[in-house]
Amino acid sequence: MSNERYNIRETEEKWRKAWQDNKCFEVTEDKSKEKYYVLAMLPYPSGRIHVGHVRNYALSDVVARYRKAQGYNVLNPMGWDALGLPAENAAMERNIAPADWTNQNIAQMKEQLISMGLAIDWSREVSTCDPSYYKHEQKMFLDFYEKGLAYRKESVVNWDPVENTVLANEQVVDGKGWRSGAPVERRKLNQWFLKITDYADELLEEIKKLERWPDKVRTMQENWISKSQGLQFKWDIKDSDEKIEVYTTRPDTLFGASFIALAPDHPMAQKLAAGKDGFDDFIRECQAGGTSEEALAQADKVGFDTGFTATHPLLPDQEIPIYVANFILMDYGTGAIFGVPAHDQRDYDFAIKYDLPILPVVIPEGKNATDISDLGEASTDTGNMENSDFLDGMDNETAKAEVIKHVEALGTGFGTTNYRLRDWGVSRQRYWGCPVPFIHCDGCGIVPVPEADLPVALPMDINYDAPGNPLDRHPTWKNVDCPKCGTAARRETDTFDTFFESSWYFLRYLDPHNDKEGFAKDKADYWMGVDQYIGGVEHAVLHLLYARFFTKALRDCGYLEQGEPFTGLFTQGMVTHETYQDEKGGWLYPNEIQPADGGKFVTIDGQKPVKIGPSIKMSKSKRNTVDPQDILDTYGADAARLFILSDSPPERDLEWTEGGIEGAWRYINKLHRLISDHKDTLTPIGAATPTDLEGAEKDLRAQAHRAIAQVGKNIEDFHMNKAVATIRELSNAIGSAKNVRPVVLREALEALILLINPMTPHLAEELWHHLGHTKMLTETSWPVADESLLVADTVTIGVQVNGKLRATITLPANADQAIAKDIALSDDNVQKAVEGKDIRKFIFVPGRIVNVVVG
RNA sequence: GCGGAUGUGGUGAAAUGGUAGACACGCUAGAUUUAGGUUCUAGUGCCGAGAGGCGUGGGGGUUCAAGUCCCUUCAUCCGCACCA
Repeated sequence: MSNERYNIRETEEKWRKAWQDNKCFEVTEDKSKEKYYVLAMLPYPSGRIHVGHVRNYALSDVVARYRKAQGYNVLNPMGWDALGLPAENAAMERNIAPADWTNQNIAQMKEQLISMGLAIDWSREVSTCDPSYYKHEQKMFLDFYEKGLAYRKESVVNWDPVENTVLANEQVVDGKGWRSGAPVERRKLNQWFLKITDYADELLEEIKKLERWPDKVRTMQENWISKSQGLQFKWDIKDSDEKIEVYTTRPDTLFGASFIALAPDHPMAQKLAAGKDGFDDFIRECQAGGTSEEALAQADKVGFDTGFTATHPLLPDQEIPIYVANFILMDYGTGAIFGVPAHDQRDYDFAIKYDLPILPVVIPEGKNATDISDLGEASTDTGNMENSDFLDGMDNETAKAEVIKHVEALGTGFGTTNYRLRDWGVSRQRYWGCPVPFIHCDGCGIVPVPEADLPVALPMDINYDAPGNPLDRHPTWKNVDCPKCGTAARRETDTFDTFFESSWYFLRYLDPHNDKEGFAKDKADYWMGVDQYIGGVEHAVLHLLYARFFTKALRDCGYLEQGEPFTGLFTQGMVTHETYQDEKGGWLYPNEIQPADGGKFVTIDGQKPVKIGPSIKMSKSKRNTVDPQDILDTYGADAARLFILSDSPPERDLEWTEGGIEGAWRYINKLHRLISDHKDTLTPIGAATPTDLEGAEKDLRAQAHRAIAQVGKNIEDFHMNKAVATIRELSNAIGSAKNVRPVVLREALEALILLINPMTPHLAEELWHHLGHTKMLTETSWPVADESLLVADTVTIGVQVNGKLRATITLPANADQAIAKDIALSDDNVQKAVEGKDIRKFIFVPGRIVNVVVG
């Protein structure tokens, strides 16, 4: 047994240097090779990497190294999502400039990422806070403006009172700011918008074709866009010249309408009800109450009767009352509906409360109108029309089309499509963001900054003495002459939502040093789309939807051909850890506790009892975090990577345990010993393995080739935990192999090293070197399994009697049913089970099972 | 409420309808070395002395055969949520 120790730190350092010195991962466009673009979601430079980063980048690195070994031209870049609010908070708390804070963090985190040994082309590093980066997105925004995809309008916005800025709809969660958690207020402001709704249909259609995306994410985006088809039309108000426009997806139920309802903030509500008794109180009531979506959904349906009535468009004699109702949303459809109590639960509740008629018009097969009336709730089933004039007898789908046809003929409405998706509001009243490249001139209005004047760079001399946007109160930055008329004008002081930067960074990686344009078209056409994108599922609708839209918008502005940025997407699970609390319920860090007698834990400081809680997502507030740097320093990058890849399937949550990382560390050392034990006795490189192997030699060689076939498949399926298990099986087999000649051992050991290389690249390079190779693994091809070795000549299968396992037998691989029957029935245990009974059926599935059915 | 996912040993997990628990963590016993960690060997789903029986959240079904397919039910997690 060798005593040679594996010096992890030195060895890992050595190989990282070798990769860097040889520029192993720097790539250029090479049309002779098939390209493969691996992309990990770029980190926000918060200060230090966390375990989630390690998981993300370990996964992308396995893919990158595997694809490179397979001969692809692999691009695996990295950058920094460097603009955003935390830098400003740090500036306020610690009196440090946002730029300085950010750049320090980047330097530190880059060092940490490098220490993970990632196969990254660092020459393409991008930082989004660099004016040389955001210069190009200012140009893109001007192009969008030119094309009508960017516009400015006054609108009611979601205002986060803590962050003092506007939030997009996607950034409001349960009525609260997604970061601050503060209840969102409604304010009217002039805002910049991007016309993502122009792409609603394409975004919806094309997500269906993204087969290498998780279904979950596709469903979430579909629901977010949420397309519906219906009829938009006007109702006349009796004794008034005004009309009310409504939207419905159920035009078939028009003859069942028994009221009209307006959203409380509908302009017509004011017109019809202003000054009426109790109206102001009613509106106030609507605005009060819970703000969360759930609270709203469960709130009672209440309404205010305006006293006006509307004339049924298809029944001139019929009039129905007009209410203002709390459950109508102003920002969906037209902010007004006609209520059909028999076929909509909300309308039903409302009708019960205000004693309005409930008239069934759609009668499901096998039922009659009375059944529906007696239901006690709304019926949403399909069926045939009744009580509906000329529609009677039609099925309700046909009736939908008929009603639309009729209304269109009357000229009071039209069939239309509606989306839940709203335009993307991109204005933020913050300093540390990309300035919106526009100028406000009293004479000329909104004027784009001329391209030659880009970038509009952020001023560095700012202060945080007062609340609000430092750009707004900067003494000079704002003041600029109008590019059109030359008179004094003011810069736009809003900056972009930081999702703007992350919507195109994957394109900047393709041409990061291009000063003239964001990226050259031919480079984008070569590399796009991203073959494998990897990141957290929390971006399912925000970033991933914006980036898809942005790419399409750029395509339509002529920037590139590709309209979908990410061909393949993998979303990883979270990293969790146990939680620890002291006697008083205070949270403790994992490194503040130690084991004590009886399997209990106590605090290191004071030996007080510790309560162990469930493993939940790592968070600073619960203190259940581990610093990956400690892990990297103690166990090395390979052990950290190996553990994180081997423990759980990557899409599932990963429970971080001390024991787990130690196990990985021991395995690294074990592999090193395994090679050390053999390296001096092996045959030279390249010696051909004899083909007439028998027994243990044959078995070992077969296992190595099965592992080759298996691991590649596992990696492609993102089953990294299974890939590691297969590798460990192979190393166990090599470790316990007896009577195997060096030439056979070498082949197995080399396979082992090649297979584990994507997971533990430092160790693999070292071991490869130990075996005498001088060419690095970064330049070595992925092994190819010999198909002829994958088939064994004997198989061991189970023998069941009436479905219960009674024995296992070994058969020649090509055994037929007769032979199998012979061998199976001669087994003692099988005989015992079969004895004295008739064999009714004998089932033999070659290579799988024997089942003897007796009775 | 709607949509989706998950449920298997003490733990993380494997299993094209065909020997359930691969590979690990942990644990038990022994050996070696050591101050200890380490390393090696054997064992380890549950019940049972054993033969054997029982086992994939619960209940039902299809099948020669079900963790896997179908129906039903429960639990947990995630997303969306008065979208007309």
